[in-house]
Amino acid sequence: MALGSFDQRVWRVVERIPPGQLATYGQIAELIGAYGCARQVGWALRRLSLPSPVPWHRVVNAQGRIAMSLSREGSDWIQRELLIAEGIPVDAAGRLPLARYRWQPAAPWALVVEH
DNA sequence: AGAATGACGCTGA
DNA sequence: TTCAGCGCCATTC
Repeated sequence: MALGSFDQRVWRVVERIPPGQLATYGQIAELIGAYGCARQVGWALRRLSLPSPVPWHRVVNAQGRIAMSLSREGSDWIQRELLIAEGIPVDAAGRLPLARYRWQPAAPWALVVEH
């Protein structure tokens, strides 16, 4: 489809997150005009085949923690490693200083427009 | 079709 | 601060 599937819209926005910065699932949902669909953003990222060019690891939950889940088969720990590699301190429980590395797109409205 | 299931988020205890 | 409960909604059973 012309506007792209939900998954593609999610990935497209996530690709805009600069290295070393963080966004939340709910934030991504809002940016693609799907307020309240944070869970679906999680589903979209889960469908990525790893490794992926999409910086999915820069998306965490609103509580500033990496979403740990058995169903992720270790990708949650990989996420922790990738973030640490980008200079973001993540403790053993997956908690990180979200407020300090929060991504704030200068022109959010431009993200949903096709180039 | 109906129920269960989350890579979520917010509120109140 | 941590935790349970609830609303949310596409996907999966």
